[in-house]
Amino acid sequence: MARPREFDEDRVLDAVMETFWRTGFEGTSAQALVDATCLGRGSLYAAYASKTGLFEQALRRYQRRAQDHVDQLRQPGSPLARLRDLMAGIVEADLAESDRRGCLATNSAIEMSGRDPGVAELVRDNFGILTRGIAETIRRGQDAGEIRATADAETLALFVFNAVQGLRVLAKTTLAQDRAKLIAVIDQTLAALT
Amino acid sequence: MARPREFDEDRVLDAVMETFWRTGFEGTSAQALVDATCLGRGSLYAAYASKTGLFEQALRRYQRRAQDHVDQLRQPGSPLARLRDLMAGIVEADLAESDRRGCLATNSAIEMSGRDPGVAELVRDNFGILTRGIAETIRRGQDAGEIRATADAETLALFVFNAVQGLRVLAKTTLAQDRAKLIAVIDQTLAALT
DNA sequence: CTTATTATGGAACGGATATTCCAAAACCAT
DNA sequence: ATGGTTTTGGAATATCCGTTCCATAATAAG
Repeated sequence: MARPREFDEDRVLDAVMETFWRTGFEGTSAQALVDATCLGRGSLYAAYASKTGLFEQALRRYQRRAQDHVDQLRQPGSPLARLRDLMAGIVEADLAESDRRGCLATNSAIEMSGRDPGVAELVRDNFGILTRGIAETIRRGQDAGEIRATADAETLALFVFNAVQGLRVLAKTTLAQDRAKLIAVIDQTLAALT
Repeated sequence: MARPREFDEDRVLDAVMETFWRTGFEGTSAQALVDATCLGRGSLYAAYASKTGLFEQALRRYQRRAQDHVDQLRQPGSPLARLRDLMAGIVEADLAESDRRGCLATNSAIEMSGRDPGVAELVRDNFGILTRGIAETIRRGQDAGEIRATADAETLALFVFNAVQGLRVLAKTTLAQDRAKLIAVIDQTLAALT
């Protein structure tokens, strides 16, 4: 090791992640990544090999967001209320963004996972993190008698996670004024757990 | 009108639709469209003005698929069974495709609707067609006493449609061997209607 | 048949694409 | 300080992008 990196790897990957998040993989050019990171092309390619490598690293970094959601679920209070806060927060955030970037994992599932197995696996990991977090919360709710035990927590968790992914899609085309319709979907989903 | 088109417009738009469906908007090149349609570049651009115009026409043509789903829902039999057949058929088809192309409207919602209002509206139209069909089916189920009337049909329809969109996302990364997990999501979704 | 109009398909366009290369600079270990 | 090694950033490369252009062919109307 004869010379250390001058750039902050976290800062660079954050910039890369933001760019892919906003404009997708195919919609993002190498030039856009250079502009976003303020690095030279050479540095970028020496460190990450290719646009695909850059994308996978950025997606890996995105897992942190899934973990943040799990942490949010673990906060004190009723499990059902935690699930509601999570889902409502996601809808709120998705509708607030002017560019409707949504969720990078969802976007990657749609755009990339059919053609890049590596991306598909990263997306599966990401989905797994949140789904396991939801299952844990549901188990808590079942223990407290707040959520029915007529189905196991894993099954119910995938049902809830599936609804979250649906909301991510619907939020892309739902007008902010129709926010209430998405909230109603959340209500129906959570009511199905009791 | 001094010379008629030599090509079959439906056949050309089908080829264009297939191509965008498989590889997305950004992932599809003008060359790929030329190859798929067997038309010259000039003819293609004279008829459809631009890649965006081509995409919008293809997406318009895709509405027919949504209508097919509605027709499927209208076939005789129990409303709940019709909903199950529709959802199970979608999961089956999505998992069977080796390239995991999924649903063109869903894909377009994710990739395009944030940046192209015209596409967003077409996607909204597409979503509306199926959601209204589902609402109609749910109303039938409510009349037959098969589906609860504690929420209006439109609310329940959006809840079901939301689950369908979730399945479309999950199917992108779900291994064929885990098909049962998606079927369980369908079960939970339909059970919530009773 | 002639004329006006349109379709056709491929060549041509400028600019963008992902990636590679390289000389110069910066650092660490000796 | 010196030698060895790595980073750096920008120039260079060949290819591909979406789009336009145009000579030719084909038709419809007169």
